[in-house]
Amino acid sequence: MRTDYCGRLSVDDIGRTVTVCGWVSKRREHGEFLAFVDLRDRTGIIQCVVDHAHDIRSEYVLAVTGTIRERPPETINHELPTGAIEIGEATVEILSEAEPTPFQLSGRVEVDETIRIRHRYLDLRTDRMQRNLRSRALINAAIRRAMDAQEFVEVETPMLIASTPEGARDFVVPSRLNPGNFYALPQSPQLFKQLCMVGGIDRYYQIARCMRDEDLRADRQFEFTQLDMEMSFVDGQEVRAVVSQAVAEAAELITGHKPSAIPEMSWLEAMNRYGSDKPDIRFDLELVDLTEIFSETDFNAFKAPCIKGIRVEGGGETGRNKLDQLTDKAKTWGAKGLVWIKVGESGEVSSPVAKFMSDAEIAGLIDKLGAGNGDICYLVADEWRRAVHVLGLLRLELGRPPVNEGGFHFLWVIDFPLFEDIDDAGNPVPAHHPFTMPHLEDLELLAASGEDPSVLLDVRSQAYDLVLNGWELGSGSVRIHSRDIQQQIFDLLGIGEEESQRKFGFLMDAFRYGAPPHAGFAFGIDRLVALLVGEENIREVIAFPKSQSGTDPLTEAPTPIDSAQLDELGLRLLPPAN
RNA sequence: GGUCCCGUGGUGAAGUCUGGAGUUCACGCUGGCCUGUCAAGCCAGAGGUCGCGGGUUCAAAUCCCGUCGGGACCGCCA
Repeated sequence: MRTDYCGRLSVDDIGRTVTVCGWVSKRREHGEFLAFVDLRDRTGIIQCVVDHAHDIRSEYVLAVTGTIRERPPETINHELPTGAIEIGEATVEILSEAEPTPFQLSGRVEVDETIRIRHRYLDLRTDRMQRNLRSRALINAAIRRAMDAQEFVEVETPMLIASTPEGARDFVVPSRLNPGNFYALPQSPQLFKQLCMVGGIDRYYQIARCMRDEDLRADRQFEFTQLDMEMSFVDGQEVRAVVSQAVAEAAELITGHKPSAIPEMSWLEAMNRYGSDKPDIRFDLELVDLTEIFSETDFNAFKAPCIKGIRVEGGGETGRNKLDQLTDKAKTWGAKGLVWIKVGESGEVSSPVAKFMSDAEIAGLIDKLGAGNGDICYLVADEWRRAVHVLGLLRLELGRPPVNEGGFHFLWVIDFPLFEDIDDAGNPVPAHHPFTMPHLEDLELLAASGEDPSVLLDVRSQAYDLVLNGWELGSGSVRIHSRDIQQQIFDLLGIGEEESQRKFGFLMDAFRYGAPPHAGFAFGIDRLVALLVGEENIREVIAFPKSQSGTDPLTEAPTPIDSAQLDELGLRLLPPAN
C-alpha cells in the first residue's frame, strides 16, 4: 500500500512515483481544479497537489499516489523539511473519513488537558505527543543498551505480591481462589531484586512499573516506571557509576552532547547550602549561615538555634506588597516570620526590624551575605531544619528558572541520615527503607543510642539520591546483608522479631544461606523523560495518564463492578460513608 | 484531610471586581468564490442550559451559599 513515509521524501526522490499514507493535516483549496493537501504521518508532512479536493476534510485518512517533483522556486516552503518538493498530479484514495475533531491538532493553541486526555488517540497525533513518546522510547532503548553493555540481566518480577503495611499505600487485588485474601501491586520490586542477589544474578535490572496509592501531583501518577537495578559485591560508588552512565546516555540522546560527570554532595551540605535534599543547582542564591553574628543579640526573634539568610542581587526594588506575600508564604511553610533588609543605592539600610539589631550585627550580616547597594536580604531564624527548609523554598520561589532553561544539572546527594526523626513513641523514623546499610563509622552510634536516642539522628546511611534540576529522579542504597545488623535496625525501629519474621521473613530466611553484599538504585523514567524534553508535568510523557483525582477521562476508570463479580471474589460493599 | 486557581458556542480567550438584552475577538465548522498556497485569501452562515443547584435582586455569566469537574501546592509518597 505504502512506498514511502511523508517526512522522508526529499529532492533525491524527484521523478519517482510514490504512494504515501496518512492523515490530512491541512487542505488549501484554490478553486475547483487546484488544491493543496498536507498529508501527515509519524515522520512529517508532505504537500500533495490535487484537483477536486472538496470532499477531503481534515484528519481524513488517505493513500496518495503521484510523482515527486520540484516546487517552483518561489513557492518553496523553508519552514518544512520537505518544503522543496511536492507530490504532483496526485490521485487520492480515501481510506477513512473523519468527523471534525473536538480540538485542533495544530498545537497552536493550548487545549484543556482533560479534553486532550479524553481524546488521547487524537492528542497522540500532535507533534508534541509524537515527539515526547518517541523521546521516551529512545531513552528506554538507551538505558537498556547501557545496562546490557554492562552485563546486567533483565529479570521480570511479579505484579501480584504480598501487601506490606510499610511505605506507600498499596493497591490491592482480591484473590478469587483464596477468598478474603489479597495481593498487592508492587510499589517497587525492592525485595525481589535483593532475592535476585541472593540468587546469584549478580547484576539485575528491570524497567519496572510501580504502583502507589497516594495523592497525585505534577510529578506523580499512581503508576510510574522505574529503571530498577541491583548489583552484588559493589559499594555505592560503583552503583552510582553505572546509573550515571545510563542517564548520561539518555541525556546525550536528547541534547546531542555528553553531559559532564555528575558531581556529588553530602545531604548535610545540600541542606545547608540549598535548604533541600534535592537542590536545583541551575542557579545560585545559596543559603548563608548567620547564626554566629547574632549569638549575643538582643533581638528576641533572633534568639534561635539557627539563623540563615539569602541575598537577592538587585532585589532592593521589591515592593511592600510582594514582601508581605513572601512573608505569608514563609509562614505557610512553617516559619515564624520572614525578615528582610534592603541596602539602598547609597548604602543605607532599611528594614522594619533594623532598630532591633546592633550596628555590628547589621554590618556583619551585610558583609557575610555580600550584600551590595540595591540588594535585598531575607533572613529566617528557627530550628536548623525549619530555617533551611523555609529558605530553601524561598530560594526556589525567587530564583527557579523555567523547566526548559538552564540546561541539565544532575547531582548525586549522598550520606543521607539513616533516620529522619524520632516519633512520639521514641522510635526513630527511617529516612529510606529499613534495609539501608548505615555508614560503618557510625555503627557505634547505633550501639550508643540506648542512653540517648537523639544521637541516632547523626547516623549516616549509605543511601544516595539522584537529582536533576531540583527533581528527585530516584534513590538507592547499599543494603544490609547481615542478619545481625538487620535485626539491630528492626529493634531500633520497634519492629520485633515476630513482626519482622511475618513481614520480611522470606528475605531474612534468604539471608541465612549466603547473602552477597549488594547495593542498588531505582530512578523514575517518567520524570527523567519529562525534564529532558522540557515538560513540567509527567502526564505529557505518558500515553494514557490519569487526572489528579485518579480517574481516567478516556476509559472512565475506576468503575463499579457488578454483584456477580463481587460474589465470586467474596466481597461485599459497605454503604457509602456519611 | 487542608490551601489556592480555573470552568463562557467545537477550541482558545475577553467580559465577572463595578449586576442591565448571550455581547466581543481568534481558530475551527458549513456553503459560495478563487489555478501556487503553506496559520492561504475573500464573502455569507450556523453554532450557547455562561459546569450544576439554590439564594439575593425589578434584573445574575457577573453578587452570596452549596455542589461537581479540572489544575497547582501542603499533608501523604518507607
